[in-house]
Amino acid sequence: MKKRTLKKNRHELLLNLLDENPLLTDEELASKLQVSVQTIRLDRLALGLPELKERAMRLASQALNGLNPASQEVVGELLFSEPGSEALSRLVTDESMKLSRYNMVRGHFIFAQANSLAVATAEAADAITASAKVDFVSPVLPGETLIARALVERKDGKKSWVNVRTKVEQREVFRGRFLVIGLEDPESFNKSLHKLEQ
Amino acid sequence: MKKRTLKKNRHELLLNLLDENPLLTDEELASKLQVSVQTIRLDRLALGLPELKERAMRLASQALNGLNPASQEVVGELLFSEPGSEALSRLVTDESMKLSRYNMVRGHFIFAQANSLAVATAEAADAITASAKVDFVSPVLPGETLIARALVERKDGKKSWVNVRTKVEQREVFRGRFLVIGLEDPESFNKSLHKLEQ
DNA sequence: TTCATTATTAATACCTCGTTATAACCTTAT
DNA sequence: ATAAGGTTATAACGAGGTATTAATAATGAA
Repeated sequence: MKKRTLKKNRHELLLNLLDENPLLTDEELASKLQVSVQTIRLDRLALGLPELKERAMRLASQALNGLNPASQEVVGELLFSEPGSEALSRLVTDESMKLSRYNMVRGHFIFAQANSLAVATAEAADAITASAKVDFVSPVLPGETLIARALVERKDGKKSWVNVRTKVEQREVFRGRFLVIGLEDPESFNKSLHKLEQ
Repeated sequence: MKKRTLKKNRHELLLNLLDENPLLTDEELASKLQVSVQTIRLDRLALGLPELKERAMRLASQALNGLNPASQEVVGELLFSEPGSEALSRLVTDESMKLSRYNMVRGHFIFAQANSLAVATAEAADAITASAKVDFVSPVLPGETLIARALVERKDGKKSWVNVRTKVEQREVFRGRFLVIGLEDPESFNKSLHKLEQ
């Protein structure tokens, strides 16, 4: 009775550890779980978990294929855009975006989509968010497709107030109001930023 | 004369190839450039290009430290945490988090750190953000280290209001107020969510 | 209690994609 | 012809595995 449950527990712990950090070696896992490296290998075999190289390669190619929000200018896919007034984007969520213990998409992905869309809508491309008020209205399941619609509500010089509403089918899941500031050209802007350094 | 230019050309080609696809093995590179594997190694050495494993690991951990595969429960590193009252986290920013044309970190990384910290602070672990009001006070340069401090301001049943302030050194860069809702246990929660499907 | 099963650990050979070091070739410019 | 630069071959090694077989310990059922 004991060993069996220990094993099951360890399997869960293993999954959690790799969920948190997929770049751990078997050796590191073994020491964290206080078992031999061989046991970890058997566990990975039982759970169908690939080796470190595989995991690193998968993460890497995911990152390359733009699955990584960090690599995209607009998080999601821009469906329609009329800079200065309105834009639409689609984001297909997946398992990689979910909380570890709950079957729902993490809020910051939804925020990232809305935020980047707001920024893209306000100005041609060169703008940043100064502030935002957001509501996560309803949970989103991995696999659902988010459609975000941004509308520029008001504009005053470099400032734009943009409303974003995100839906899954008919269901509203997110509402946000962003204050977006247009930027000068990149060169002079980057120069002025360097004052912050040192 | 010839060999020199051939070499230079090959170096350029090599850089281009790896730029397009950093996950090519030396063998693949050798066959693409019609030279021996050893030559590729010498070229990588000359150009300071790391080996495949290294390249994969870098891409992978970039992806992780970004907000990609939702891997981390808290975006950044949890420095201190007293669930229910206060927590501190550190996020070292890097080039992968910046806007393409401006030398500054994208807002949603700052948001993600603050949001996940707010969630982690409100309850032991199981909570989500319902709404937030955020201000991006000052731009952040890639490479700067963000220290976010979350304070639970008020609590009423499952609801917690959490204030987060993020600084780089002494400079305040972000302020946010999050309404966080505690969740029931994962199983029953996930079950109730399934109603949303179909 | 005894025997069979399951879980864990160990030992061994082999693999991939590298590494370093050394030696052997080619061209080609002088 | 010969030195120099560029390329290739060969061998020994390392990290982090796979795959297999065997030994040992703990548990469950007869």
